[in-house]
Amino acid sequence: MATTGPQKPVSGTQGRRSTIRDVARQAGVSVATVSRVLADNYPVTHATRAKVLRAVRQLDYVANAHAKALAGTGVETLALVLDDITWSAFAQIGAGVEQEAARRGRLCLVCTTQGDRQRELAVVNLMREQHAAAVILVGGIQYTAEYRERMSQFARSLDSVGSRLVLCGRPPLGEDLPATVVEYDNEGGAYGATAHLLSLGHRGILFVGVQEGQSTADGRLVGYRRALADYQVPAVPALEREAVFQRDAGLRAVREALRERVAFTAVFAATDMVALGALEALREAGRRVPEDVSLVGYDDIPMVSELTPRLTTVHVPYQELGRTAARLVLDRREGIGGAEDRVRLSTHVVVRGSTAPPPAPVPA
Amino acid sequence: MATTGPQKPVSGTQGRRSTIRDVARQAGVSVATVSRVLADNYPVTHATRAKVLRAVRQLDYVANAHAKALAGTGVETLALVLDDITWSAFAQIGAGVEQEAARRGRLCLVCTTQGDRQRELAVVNLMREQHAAAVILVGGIQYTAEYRERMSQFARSLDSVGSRLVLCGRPPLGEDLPATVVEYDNEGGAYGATAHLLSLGHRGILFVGVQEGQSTADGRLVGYRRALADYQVPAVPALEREAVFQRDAGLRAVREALRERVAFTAVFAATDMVALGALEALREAGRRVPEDVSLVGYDDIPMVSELTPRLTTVHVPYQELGRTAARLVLDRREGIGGAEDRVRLSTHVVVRGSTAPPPAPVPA
DNA sequence: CTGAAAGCGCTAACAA
DNA sequence: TTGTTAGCGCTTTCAG
Repeated sequence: MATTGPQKPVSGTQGRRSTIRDVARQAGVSVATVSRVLADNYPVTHATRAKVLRAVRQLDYVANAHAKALAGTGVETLALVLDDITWSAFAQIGAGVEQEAARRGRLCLVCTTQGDRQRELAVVNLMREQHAAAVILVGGIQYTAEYRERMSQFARSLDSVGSRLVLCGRPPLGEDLPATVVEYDNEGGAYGATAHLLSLGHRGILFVGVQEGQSTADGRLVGYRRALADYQVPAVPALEREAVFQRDAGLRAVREALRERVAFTAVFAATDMVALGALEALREAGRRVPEDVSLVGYDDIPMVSELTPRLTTVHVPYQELGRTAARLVLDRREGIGGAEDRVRLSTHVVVRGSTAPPPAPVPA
Repeated sequence: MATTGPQKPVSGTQGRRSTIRDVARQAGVSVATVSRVLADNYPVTHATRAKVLRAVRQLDYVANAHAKALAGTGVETLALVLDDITWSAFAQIGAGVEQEAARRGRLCLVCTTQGDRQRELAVVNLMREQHAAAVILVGGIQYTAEYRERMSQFARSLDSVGSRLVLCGRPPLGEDLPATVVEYDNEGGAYGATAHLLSLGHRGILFVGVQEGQSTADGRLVGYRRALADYQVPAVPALEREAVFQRDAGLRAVREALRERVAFTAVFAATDMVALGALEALREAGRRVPEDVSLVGYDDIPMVSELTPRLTTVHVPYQELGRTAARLVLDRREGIGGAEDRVRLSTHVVVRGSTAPPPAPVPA
C-alpha cells in the first residue's frame, strides 16, 4: 500500500493519512455518521457507534485540525509573543497563559522576537493568518508615537478578523481601541521599594535602571521619585543611573557611581538582574550588603531568594498576569458577560536580607 | 455592514473576515490570479499585481492558514511538550527549538504537562490532529516498560501521519523505532563532577538525588559510581541520598545526612536546584562552603554563577539541545540527506568557587 | 437514525 | 497571462 503513487521524499513508513472517508468506508457508514459519532452531538445507534469507533481504532484515525478549523469547529489558539522565553519573568507569564489555555482546551503558540519590532509585526500578521483567538504581547516597550500607531493598527486589524490584542505588562493604549490590557502596579512597586529604604533611614538612594522612554523603566523611576518627594528627600540627578535591564549594565552603572564617589547608602535596582550586577560591583568595592549598603531589586525572580544575602525585592505576580490575560480573552470569547478588558494586579515589597538601616545615623 | 446577518456574541467591530474571493472581486480578477500574486510563484503582469496588492491592502487581507494547510501549502508547526516552562533548563531548550523553528519559518506550539503522563498522551494526539511536523518531548522520565510501550506507540502513530517523535534529553528507545533522539552526555557529566571532587582529594562524597528509575537521576548516579570505582573509592550506600530534583528535597536530604552523622567532605547534588537546598542545609549546620564542605551541582542554570560562593557545576548545552532537535527534524523533512536521527551533545564541568580540597588531608 | 451534498478558503491543474 | 474548476477533510443542513 505504502508504495503506491508518487512517494514523498520523507522517509518512514507513513502511508496516506487516513481520513474520515476511510473510516466511513471501513465501518460501512457515511462520513456524516462518522462525524456525528466523533462529535458525539447527535443521536446514533449503539451498534453504528461501535462500528465506527472500531474503524477509528483500526485505522488509528485522528481528525485533521485544519479541516475542522475550516469547517468552523476546531480548537482555538492563543498566541504569545515575547522577547525571550528564558527570562524568568516572561517564562512565568508564559506558564500562566499556557496553563489557563490548556485548562480550557486551547492551544498556545509561542513566538519570540528578541526585541525586534520588525519581527513583532510579522508575527502579528502570521497570527492573524492562523486565526489565533488572541495575540498576547508581553513585556515593556519603548513608548513612542510610532509604537502607539503600530499597536493601534494591530488592535484594529486583529479585531477585524475576530481576534483580540492583549497587552500584558505593557502600558495601555487609548480607551477606544479594541484591546485588552493586563498590567501590574509597576510604579507602586517602585514606590514601595523606595519607601522601604527611606523608612529605614536611607537618604542617598541610587536608582539603577534609567531608560528614557522604556515604559517599565520609566514607571519604576517615577515611583522612586514620588517616594522621595513624599519623604521630602530631594531627587539628585547623579543618583539616577542609566542601565538596561541586564546584569552587566547594573555592574557597570554601580561601578561608575562608585568611581564618581557619588554618596549613597542604598541601591534600588530596577530589576533583579540589575541588582545582581550591582551586588557584584559593591563587592568589588568592598562594600558589604546590607551592613554598608542596602540593596533592593524588582521582579522577585525565583533565584534571588537564594542569594547571600537574600534579596529584598518587589514581587510581581507574573504567572497570575499570564493566567489573567488568557482568562480575560477567553471569557470574552465565550460571551461571558462583564469580562473586563483592563486589569491591574498589585505588587508588593518582599523584605529579605539585603536591606538594613544605613551605617551611620542620619542627622535629624 | 457590520450589523447585517446574525451577530456573533463577541463584541467588537469585526465583520466577516475577507477572503481571497473578496480580494479578487475588489481587484477585478480571478481568485487564481490573487493566489498567484500572493504566492509570487507565477508570472503576472505588473499592472495586475498592483491591482491585487492594492485590494489586499484596502481589505487588510491575510490568507487563512487553515485553508492553506488543507490545500497542502501552509506553515509547518513544531510541537514542544514539557513539564514546566519556568524550569530554567526547559526554558532554554524551548528557546533553542523556537529560535531554530522561527529561523526556518516554522511555528512553535508549546504544551506543558506538569509531569502528568495522561496529559502527555492527550497532547500527542492533539498534535497529530494539528499535523505538527514533529512532537518534541523534553525531559527525563520514569523509564519503565510501560513507558517504552507508550513511546513506541507515539513514535509509530506520529510516523504514520508523516510526523516525527523527537526525544530531547530523554533516553533513546529501540533502534528500529521511527524517532529522533537528541541527548547530552548525562553520565559523563556526573563522572566529571565526581572526578573533579576526587582529584581534589575528597573521598566521602555525598550524592544527593537518587530517584530509582528516573532516567536522568539514574544516569547521574551511574556516572558518580563509575568515577568512584575508577578512583578505587568504595561506594557507600549511606552516601547515596534520595531526592527529587527540587530545592526542598535537597535541603531535606542533606539535613538528614547531617543528622545521621554520615561522614562526607563534599556534596554532589544531582541538579543545581538540589544544590541550592544542600547549600542551605550546610549553612544551617554551620558548615562553610567550600572550606568545610565542597559542593557541586548539575545543569549550570544561569543563576548559580551568581551565588556566593559561585557554584561549581556541570554545564549542559540546553539551548543547543533544543536547536539541534529542531534542526534534525527540519532537515529530515526537507529531505536533506544524511540527517542523523541520533545526536549526543557533550557536557563539561565548570569549576567555580564552591569546590576546594577537603579540610584535613586524606591519609595516604 | 442515516445519507447526500453544499460549503469553509485556498491551491494547482487544465483551458483559454 | 489569466480564468475555471476540482479537490484538500470536515461539518451541517436537508431529505429520506
